[in-house]
Amino acid sequence: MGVSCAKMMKDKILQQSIALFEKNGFSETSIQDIVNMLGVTKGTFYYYFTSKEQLLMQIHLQYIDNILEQQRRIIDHSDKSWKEKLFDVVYMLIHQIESHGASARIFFRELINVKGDFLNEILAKRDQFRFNFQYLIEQGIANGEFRDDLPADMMTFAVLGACNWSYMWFKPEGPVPDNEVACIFVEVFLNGMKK
Amino acid sequence: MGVSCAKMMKDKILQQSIALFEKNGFSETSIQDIVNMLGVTKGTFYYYFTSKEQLLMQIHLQYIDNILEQQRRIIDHSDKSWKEKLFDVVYMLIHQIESHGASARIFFRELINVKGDFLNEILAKRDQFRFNFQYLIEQGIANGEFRDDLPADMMTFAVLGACNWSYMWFKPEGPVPDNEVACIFVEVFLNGMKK
Amino acid sequence: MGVSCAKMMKDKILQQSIALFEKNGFSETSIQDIVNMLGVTKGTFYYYFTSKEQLLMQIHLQYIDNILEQQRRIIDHSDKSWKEKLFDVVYMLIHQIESHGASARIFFRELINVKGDFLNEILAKRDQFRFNFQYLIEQGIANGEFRDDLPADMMTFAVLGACNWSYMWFKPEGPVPDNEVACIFVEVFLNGMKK
Amino acid sequence: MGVSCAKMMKDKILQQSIALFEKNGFSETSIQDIVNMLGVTKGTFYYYFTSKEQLLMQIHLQYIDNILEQQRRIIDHSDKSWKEKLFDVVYMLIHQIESHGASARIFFRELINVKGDFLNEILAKRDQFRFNFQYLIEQGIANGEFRDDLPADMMTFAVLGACNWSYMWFKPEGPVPDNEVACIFVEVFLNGMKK
DNA sequence: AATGAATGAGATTTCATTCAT
DNA sequence: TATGAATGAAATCTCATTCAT
Repeated sequence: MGVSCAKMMKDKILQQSIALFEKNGFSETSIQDIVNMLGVTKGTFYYYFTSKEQLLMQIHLQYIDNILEQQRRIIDHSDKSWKEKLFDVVYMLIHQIESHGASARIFFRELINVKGDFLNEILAKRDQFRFNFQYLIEQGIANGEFRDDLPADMMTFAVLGACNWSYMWFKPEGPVPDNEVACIFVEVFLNGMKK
Repeated sequence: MGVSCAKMMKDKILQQSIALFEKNGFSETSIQDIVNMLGVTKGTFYYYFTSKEQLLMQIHLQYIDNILEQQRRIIDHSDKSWKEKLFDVVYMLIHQIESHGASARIFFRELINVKGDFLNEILAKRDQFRFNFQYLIEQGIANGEFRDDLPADMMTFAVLGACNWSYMWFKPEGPVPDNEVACIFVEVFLNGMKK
Repeated sequence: MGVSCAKMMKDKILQQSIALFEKNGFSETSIQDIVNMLGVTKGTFYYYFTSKEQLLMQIHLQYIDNILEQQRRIIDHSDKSWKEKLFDVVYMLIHQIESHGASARIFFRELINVKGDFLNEILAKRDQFRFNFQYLIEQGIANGEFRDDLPADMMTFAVLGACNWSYMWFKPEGPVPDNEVACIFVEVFLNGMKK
Repeated sequence: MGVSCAKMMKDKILQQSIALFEKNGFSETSIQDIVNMLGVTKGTFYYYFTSKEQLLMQIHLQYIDNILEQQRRIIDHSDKSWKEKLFDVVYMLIHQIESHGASARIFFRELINVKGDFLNEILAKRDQFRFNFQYLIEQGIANGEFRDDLPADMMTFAVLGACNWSYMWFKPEGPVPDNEVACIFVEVFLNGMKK
């Protein structure tokens, strides 16, 4: 068995937890539910995780760290315009929901169940993501690509809100693929819906 | 005592529940927590509500029925343009979050805890709200007020997402009041952020 | 059923717990064990007590408060000599073991399971009991009834140790009754075993 | 590695267990706690000990066998008076608490956690120790060194109780060293506290 | 209209122990 | 000689709910 086996079980628990948390909610999912699905015992769960909360924390961290890193790479890209970077971030967010929908829905829904220091860490990173987004828009304004008569923080809330909310309705098997959604959204954000 | 007293107690329970559900989450709030705050006993709770779920359902229903009704009135208004109606709905949504923030946050966060037939009823009404919104946009397109080169459902998701998401950040005591947020949002959605 | 019934159940739980804690030890006794004996459910236990620890605490407090109070009365008695008071306290301690043996054995054995603030409160009272005892001996010394060439604290430890230790062997159904034990002990401690 | 290393590990486990059992109590100490402190795994524990109970048993046995052996040597000493032997046993008991305090406190506190045949073996030896002590006193009585108007068993309980109880308060770093405590105790036991 | 007592099912977590390697 | 993975039983505690009064 060895190392790969250890990683395998821990990972299986993580995946199963994500699936169940998404389907039934964090609070409604018991450790028993999780281990039953895997045919192991509760002891096994606690061999790999110190608590149910820590597991949730890990899911949150994985998600936010991932999109933060991608966002950083996009913003730091030297050859692109700020409009192009806006598109890249929007697409990245929606693509994340298409490729990691279950984690996404946990990330957007189950924040309330993260407590204490864990919560502060997550909140700080979520804020960081928003600040980076706002920085992108501010740069576009300074650059003359975006309008300068609207507050950057409100524009940020509008765009981010539209993207994040898609965790509620976007389905990979739906009629419109992620990149098309991103195109339409960015078209609306940049040029508006008015004829 | 009589009828008015009964209504008062039922209402006090409802208000207290909303406050606690918002603060700690539905699953994390026990009936004991609620009645403790009011200085009554659990029996009293069950005299007025048949279950914890039914109470949550009531909160959801109250919220969705309210905004559905307001939406209907706005759309049915004969003298306004579709752009004006768009603004009115956006403003109504954000104003609802400013005036009923706790209920709003429960409405947007705790859908997962609504089960069975209750869930279907709520989902149907949420869909109805979205369809009405999409109808508004489709009318604006037909009317020539909105672009006809983008799918109405996607535009709906974008605008609704931005509005709904504000439950996550909008604070009545914040620097930007609800009507101003609505103005900025509508400006972005109608005319875009591009210079 | 009313008030008397409430008191009855709480008291039944307390008595049953004392019996089981004595027999099997605090840590080895589960809430399940306790309620099984009474034919009720765990919920009932937690209706009356907030935790297993709090219950243990209550047993400790009851014991120490009781003997502290009796000690106070004996020491404050105006018409008796310090030698007589010494006897009275010794007898009181042994009599307590004879009449409340189970509580006594929990009190002397299970201190390790009292934690946090509870522990500090209990320790303070146990110290108080010892200090009062030492005061009694110091008064007897000052008064010329006891020797002044031995430290009062060590004499206190000796007498108290002999008394307390009897929780290990004294049995009400044994051959020597509590008052006789007290007489012999005091005779040894006052006049010694030397011929 | 080899044999000496094995002995070392077994001994390290024993010492660490004694330290933790004393500090937190037997039931409150887990095997995990013990092996964590040593940086090894639970398997290692079970290589050297068959169960947690057996380990406790070993601690008890070691203690009682040790004092039984010393007691035997003292009593069998031909050139000393019974009064001197009384002192030697008292001193030995208190010295044991000063030099092996942790084991002593486990020995006096955790008897309840010894079960079955183990318990019978320990109880038999504890009784043996008391009988030997009583024999010492009876010899002193027969010899005319001790009073013959008090029952030997009760005198035994008094003296042993005072000595054993010192596990509760004696500290090696305290103001009175073990031999001085023994002197004072024996002085009280022999000549009494009366002026 | 409201209470207080009780239930029963289930939640999280702990832990001594086993065993293949 | 020691490890790492896993078990399974049990422990403490929670909580929505019921019901006689």
